[in-house]
Amino acid sequence: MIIIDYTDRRPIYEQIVERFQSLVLCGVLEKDAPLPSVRNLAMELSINPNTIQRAYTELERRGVIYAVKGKGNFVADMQAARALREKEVKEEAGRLVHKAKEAGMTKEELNGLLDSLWQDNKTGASKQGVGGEADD
Amino acid sequence: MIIIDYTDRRPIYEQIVERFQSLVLCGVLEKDAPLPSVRNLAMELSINPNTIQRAYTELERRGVIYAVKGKGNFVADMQAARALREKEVKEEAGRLVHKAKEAGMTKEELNGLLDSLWQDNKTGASKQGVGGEADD
DNA sequence: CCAACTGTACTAGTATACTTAATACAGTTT
DNA sequence: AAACTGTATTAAGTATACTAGTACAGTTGG
Repeated sequence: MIIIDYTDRRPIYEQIVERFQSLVLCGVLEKDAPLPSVRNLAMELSINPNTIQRAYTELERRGVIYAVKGKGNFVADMQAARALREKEVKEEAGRLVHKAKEAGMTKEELNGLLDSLWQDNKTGASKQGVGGEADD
Repeated sequence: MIIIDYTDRRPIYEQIVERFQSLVLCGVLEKDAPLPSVRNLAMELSINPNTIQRAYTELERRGVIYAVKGKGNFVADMQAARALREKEVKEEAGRLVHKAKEAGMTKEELNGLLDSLWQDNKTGASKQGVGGEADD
């Protein structure tokens, strides 16, 4: 369910946050579904429980999950996660437009690019992974 | 010409790289124009020359500038920088489409968002008249 | 030639963020 | 009470960004 990409420059806890947020948005994890316990997931991923805890704390801060002491962490209402994603989309879109202009692209070219990407990229697909494995 | 944002989480050298790349793309810095010397810019920004050197090395790797030992660093052909930007745009657009779908947005909503951002976000990169798109 | 400028390379130290580790405490369930 | 759950704290290891100092190499102009 959760895969850590060690070639990713982003910290582990951030990858976990992103991944769970995606799983909630895709509907894989439904409302009130329990997340793996901090210690369990840490063992499964062979990382420290503190790192998981940090990710869960951030997810709770974002409203994607809620925690109940003694019971576990559970998926919150999807709307919170969806709203966050929409905010992220707006921020990223701003940067994208800026860069596209610097690259000398026209509005039509950008629209065309987005259009073709919209076809390729299937929403619920497991293509979420950053893809590409690298070894060292 | 160069401003460091210490509230930015990205490292200084990366900001410098991004800034110079933008200046080249915007046409502010023309081909073969000299960049500030490593020591000069370091003094001006009150940071270490090594940090500037690191930024310049990265810019050279990207093909945005070229270095001549004993003389200085100079702006390379804009095409290289522009091609790189276009590649970046494609990568970012891919991530954007994915997130937009997760946020439950439709293709039309994303197009509309990009469209409105295109108006707001002015960039001096319009060297040759790409203009002509219909706006009202 | 030589001083003063340029880029380049290298080592060492510091600061911060990420991660691990161990421990302790609090609440739930059986 | 035992075995789970979340939560908090402190310490230590590691990687990266940055600073600092030094040294070397090439260019330029007096």
